[in-house]
Amino acid sequence: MQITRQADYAIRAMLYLARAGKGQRVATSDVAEAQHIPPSFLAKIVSQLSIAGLLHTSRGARGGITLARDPSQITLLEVVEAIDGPIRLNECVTGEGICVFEGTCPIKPVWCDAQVELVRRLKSVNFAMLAQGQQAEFANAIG
Amino acid sequence: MQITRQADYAIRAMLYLARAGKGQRVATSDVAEAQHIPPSFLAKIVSQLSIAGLLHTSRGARGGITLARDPSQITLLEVVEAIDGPIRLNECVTGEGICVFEGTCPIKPVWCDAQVELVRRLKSVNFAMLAQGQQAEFANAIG
DNA sequence: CATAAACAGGTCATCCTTATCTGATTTAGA
DNA sequence: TCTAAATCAGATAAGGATGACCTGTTTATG
Repeated sequence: MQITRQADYAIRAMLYLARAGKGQRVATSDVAEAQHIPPSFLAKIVSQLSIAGLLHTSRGARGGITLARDPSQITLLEVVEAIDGPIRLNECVTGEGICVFEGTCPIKPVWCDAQVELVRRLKSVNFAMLAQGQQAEFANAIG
Repeated sequence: MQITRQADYAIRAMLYLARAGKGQRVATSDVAEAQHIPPSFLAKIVSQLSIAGLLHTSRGARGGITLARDPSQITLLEVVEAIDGPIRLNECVTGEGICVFEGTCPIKPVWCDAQVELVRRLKSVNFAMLAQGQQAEFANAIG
């Protein structure tokens, strides 16, 4: 019930790029240093984010990585799912035919509902908001 | 980002007990068969639930397991956390001093808020509701 | 006493996560 | 053209989590 370290790294890397500005090339090693991410580990994460179409890479001298879209067009959900795969709170939520008790199970709706809400929240946050620190709508308290 | 199979099994076992009625002794093997849970695996889960104080066990012939409390007094959250441990969407949500960027990180509040909401939902569902199928308040749709 | 059942624990295979390393490939600039 | 910088791709490995099984041990009932 937790996102992976990789996904966390990916988010922080994307945030760093968003702050650098769209179209601004940044070396992966710079991102790694600034965000305290193991450099060789970040390389793999960058590769995945590139395949997912979330950032562009430029090889060669003075190369680097940059956001593929405007930060406001990239949501937290996209980054998380690009690394960890689709969010699902329980196996049965994936679709039909997974659980034997499909249809009569009173628990599945609870998971489905909670998942929809979670996804909705992550989708509502984009990297322009994060880069500017405009997440004031979210409370900071943990009960 | 998913509860473990163990937690899912635990929930289904508790649901079965809730349906049987409080104080009604049920053999673990019966639960396993009815809920399609590997018997020897369920034994371990039952042990954890017992330690957590969620159910009582009786050894010997005609022994079995039964809910420790009234189903209405046992929440979905309790069962999940008894097996999987406390819910936390990201490592940093646990407390202070985990993340280097504590305080300036714009992402942490998002996780905290989403987690509070998730916990609140799981806490709002008890096993009396589940046993009677009274989860109509929850939508069944997945977006 | 014999039986049924929970209990404790150890073992095992498999996968996931995290992380590192290496070599190949590409490209900008001197 | 040559070199340095940087990504790309794949192999590797440690460690832990997960799911599952199996074997005794204890205990209450008949």
